[in-house]
Amino acid sequence: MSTTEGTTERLEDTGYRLTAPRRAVLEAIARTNRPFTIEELSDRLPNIGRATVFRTIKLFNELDIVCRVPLEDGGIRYERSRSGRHHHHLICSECGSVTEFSDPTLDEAIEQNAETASFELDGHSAELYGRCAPCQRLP
Amino acid sequence: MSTTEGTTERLEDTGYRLTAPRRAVLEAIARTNRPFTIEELSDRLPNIGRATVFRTIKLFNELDIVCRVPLEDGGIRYERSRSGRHHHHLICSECGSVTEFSDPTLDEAIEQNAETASFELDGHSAELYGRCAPCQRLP
DNA sequence: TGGATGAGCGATACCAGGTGTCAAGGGTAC
DNA sequence: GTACCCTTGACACCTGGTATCGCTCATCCA
Repeated sequence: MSTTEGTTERLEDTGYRLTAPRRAVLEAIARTNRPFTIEELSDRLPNIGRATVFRTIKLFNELDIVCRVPLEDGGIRYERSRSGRHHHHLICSECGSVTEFSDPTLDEAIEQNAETASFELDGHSAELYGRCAPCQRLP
Repeated sequence: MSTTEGTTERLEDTGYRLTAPRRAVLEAIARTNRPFTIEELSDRLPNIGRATVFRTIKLFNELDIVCRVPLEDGGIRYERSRSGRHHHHLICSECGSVTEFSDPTLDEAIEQNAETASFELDGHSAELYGRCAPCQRLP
C-alpha cells in the first residue's frame, strides 16, 4: 500500500510532525477503498478526538494527501488522492464510487472562459455525476 | 424586473401553488442583485418561517428559478438564475460576485471525459474561483 | 540536564445550513 | 358543505465543521 509511503515524508518535509493520531488517520485512510465521511472515519478511530480527525483531514487536504469530493446532493466525502495533483472527479450516484481524471483540454476550456471574462483564475472545480460502468451493467 | 414574470407561470404550470409566502420569497429574490444565503433571505422575511424559506428555495432550485452556488471555502450561496438553463459560475473571492456563463466547448470536454471512462453522465458542475475584472483594478 | 517554547491533543461548546415532524390553515373539487 | 390535500409555521433535530481551553510532549537552547 503506497499511501503511507511518501506521505510521511511529505508531512515532515513541510514542517509538520508525524504524530500518533496523524499516523492512525493515515493508516485508516490507506485501509479504505471508498470515499468516506469524517464521521465514518471518526467512528473507526474511537481513541482519537473528533476535532483532531477534522483538523487532520483538513491538513491532509491542504497537502493533497486527501481530496474533498462534493456530492450532487450537497453532501461531502473525502477520498485519498491517488495522483497527488490537480484533477477532477467522476462520481457514481449508484454505488458512490469516485474516479479521478485529469484532462488538459478541459482545463484549457476553463482557462479560456476565465480569460474571455477578464477573470483572474485562482482555482476551479469540476465534478461529473452519473453512473459508473459496473453500475450500468446491473439491472 | 423579469424574475417574477414568467416564474409565476413556471410554478403554476408544474402544478405548484403560487402562495403568499412563495410570492414574498420571489419578490425578495427579485430585489437582490447579489448572491445570498438562506439566513439573509430569512432575515428579510421575518413573517415567513425559516423552514418555509428553505423549502421554497429548494423548490425554486429544482425549477431553475434560483441556482445554488458552492463557494471555494465550502460555503453555499444562492443566486437567481438569469438564463434559466444549464450554466457554470465565475465566483469572485474578493467581492463575492457570481457571473453565469455557458460554453459548449467546456460541456463537450466534460462529455468526452465521461465517454472515455464509459461513464453515463447525468449532470455536472464546474465553478471557477478567482478575481473579477473590477476587483483586479483595485489596489 | 533542565527549563522554555510551541505544536498538537481531546473534550466540549458552539455555529451554520438544512431536514423531519406535526398540527393547523386554506384552496379546490365534487 | 365537506372531504381532500398542498402548504405553512413552529420546533426539534441532524450533519459537517470551527473555536476555545487547558494539557501533554517533543524539541531547542543555555
